[in-house]
Amino acid sequence: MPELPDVEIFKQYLDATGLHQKIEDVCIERGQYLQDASSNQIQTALQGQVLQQTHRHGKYLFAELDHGHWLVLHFGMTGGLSYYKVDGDEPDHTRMLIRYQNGYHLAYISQRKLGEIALTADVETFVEERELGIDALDPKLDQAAFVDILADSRAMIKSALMDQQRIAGIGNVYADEILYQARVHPKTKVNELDRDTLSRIYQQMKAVLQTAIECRAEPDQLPDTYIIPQRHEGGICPTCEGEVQQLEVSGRTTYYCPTCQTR
DNA sequence: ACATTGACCTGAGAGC
DNA sequence: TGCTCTCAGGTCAATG
Repeated sequence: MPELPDVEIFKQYLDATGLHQKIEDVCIERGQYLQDASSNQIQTALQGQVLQQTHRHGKYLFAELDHGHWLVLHFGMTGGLSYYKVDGDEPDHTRMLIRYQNGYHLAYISQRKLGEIALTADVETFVEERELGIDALDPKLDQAAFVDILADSRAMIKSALMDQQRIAGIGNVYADEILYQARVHPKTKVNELDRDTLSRIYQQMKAVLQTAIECRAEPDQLPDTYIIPQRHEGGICPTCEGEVQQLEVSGRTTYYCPTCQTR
């Protein structure tokens, strides 16, 4: 679930709930999603602090602490945040629990532990270290920059869109939607795309991600011209009403319409 | 440079 | 009800 639009919603959620109040203590389950940081380090870094502001880059969410360092959250394939009051109401698969002085709690949930909790002194440095590309919704990513990033790639367009080192934020589901809206077959090689088609993909990338955020990243709120709600056996293409097909692109299940999305 | 595969880790849902 | 199997929207490393 957590691709760019989902993480943007988590950011908005955190902005509306867990900022500007003192953290009393933090409880972290051990696990390798901690990567290089230890749970003690994170506990120490958070205790007594106030989350000041948030930032999102691709699928990563950052929250700035008083001392200027940032808490980094990534949600892997499953996960989210939950802010609640009553002790003991923590959701299943809570891996980190922040307890605020006002009695509320913020839970970081990651069922499969494929997410990541980390600390960084600086967002830019973190982004560089991870070699993340520009955020898909960054205004600086205009059409020329987009074409430039994809230029001379021989990869399949879907793989290229999902490559976080080129552009950060697009995952399996939204890559399918973008290509569906742009009417491009997911296996088309990037260097076989003409300028018009690339332009269409660019426009749809921006439009799909914006729209998904406006719909709060909830599949059932998406426009009925979208293929996302149809990604299942027997799904129907909203355009031609043919049956949606499944294939595999770089190991990921891909849904597309063979009639509307030709090479 | 790119595709493919498997590993990471866990649990929901399907099928029996 | 309970067991087993398959699958999942992410990322990384090894291999061809």
